[in-house]
Formats: sequence, C-alpha cells, structure tokens
Amino acid sequence: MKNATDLFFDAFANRNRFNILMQLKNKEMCAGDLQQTLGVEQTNLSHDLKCLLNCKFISVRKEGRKRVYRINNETKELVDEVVKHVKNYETYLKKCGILKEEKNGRI
Amino acid sequence: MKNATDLFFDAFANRNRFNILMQLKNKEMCAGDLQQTLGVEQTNLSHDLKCLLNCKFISVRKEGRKRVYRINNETKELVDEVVKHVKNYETYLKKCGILKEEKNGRI
DNA sequence: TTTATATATGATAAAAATTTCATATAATGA
DNA sequence: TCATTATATGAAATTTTTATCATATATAAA
Repeated sequence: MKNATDLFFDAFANRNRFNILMQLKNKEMCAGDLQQTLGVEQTNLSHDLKCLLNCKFISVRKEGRKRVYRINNETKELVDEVVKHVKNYETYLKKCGILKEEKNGRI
Repeated sequence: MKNATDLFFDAFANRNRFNILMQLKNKEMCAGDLQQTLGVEQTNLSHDLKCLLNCKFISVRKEGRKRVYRINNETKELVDEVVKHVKNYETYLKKCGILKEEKNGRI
C-alpha cells in the first residue's frame, strides 16, 4: 500500500513532470508553450499537467481557449532545493552503477 | 539519455531507499539493524545501501564484521524538506487519480 | 452551425524499476 | 582451518511506470 511519501515521489520525481515545474519556475505558461519548449507529446503533457494539478503543485486559469499554468510557491522552493542538491552531487550520481546509466553499452 | 536530475531521483525518490535515509536521520545503524527495523529483504537492502553509498548520500565504516552506515548532513536536510512538503500536500496527493492508488480495486 | 484550435481522456503497448533467487565474499571465533 | 555470521553481487522474474494511440471535449472564429 502506498503512503503519502510514495505518492509524493510518484508525482514529483518524474523527468517530464519535473521539467514542467522547472519551466513554470520562471513564468506562467499555457500547454502549447510547454509543449513547444519541452518538445513533448501533447497527450503526454496533458496527463502530466493533470497529475501536477491534482497534487496542487500547480494551478491553472482559463484565458480564451488556452489554459495558463502556474507553479505554487512552496513547490517552487522545493524545486530549487533539489536543483541545488543535484548540482552538489552530480559527480557521484553519474558514477552510481546501480542506476540505469550503467546498463547502457552492455547490450 | 539520463541527466543528473534523473539520476538523482532514481537514487533518492525510492520507497526503500528513502526509508533507509529516514532511519539514518536519527542514528547510525548497521545493515542488520536496518533490516530488522524496516523489515526488508537482506539482498534488497544491500543493493539499496550500495546505491546510496555510490551517490554519497550516506557513508560507511567497518566495526568488527558489521558495517555501520551514516547519512550525510546535506542529504539529511533535504530529507527534512521533503517530509515537510509531504505533510503539507498529503491530502491532495492521496486524491491524485493519475498515481497508482486509483488502480487498486479496479481489477 | 460548421470548422479549426487547444487540450483532455482512457486503454494498451513499451520501457524501466524493483524484487527475488542463487551464490559469493569477508571477518571473526572455535 | 572450518564453521558461522554479516553483508554483497549479478542475473532473471515480476511489477510498475511511462509513452503511444485513438478519440473526446471545449472554446472561439468563420
């Protein structure tokens, strides 16, 4: 059974969703803008936005036929913390053989 | 291709590995203690400890035939941040239908 | 009121992560 | 040295996550 922490990581610790949060750190954006900037599939993005919305990591408002997304403040801070940590540990992370990187070149 | 952030989440955002970090926040522990406290498989734990070590989220020293693990300070702080965030968003996380919780009871 | 644009939904396919299993190594004490 | 305890390793099986596909809805403009 999943606990709140598991659910948190499921939502937050995902490449595509985290990239969305990184973009929204700088400015509000509609789905179309995000799609272009991140170069992701439309349906994929839509699924991810819904997840982030459900978890209240972001909010949305309508503007014409577009939907404009915005990151919430607490989430923005946490994103910054993670970015900082990644920078500090980058060297070691890239060497950690347990993670998938290692498997490349072994096929 | 994976970047440093992906690798970070692979290592950090995992139920078992995060539980290990949570335990080590309070005190140093050897593998056997962790196994008992967390109720996990021995080999599984060993894999996870190696991952955390490689990433330098924890360190280890020998003591007789045991190995005593310790969390590093920066990682401890990040764990605290996450715990705080989870507490704040718990309600929404549990309602997010995208995450697996929803699938239970559907089979 | 038909068409085009912007975005959402649900089911399945594909890829990746986690667990399990069989076995290895390392240190200590008898 | 041999047995025992503590922990580690690598590969295969299982489970979960992510991507894709086919299609739906909602808004606005023609």
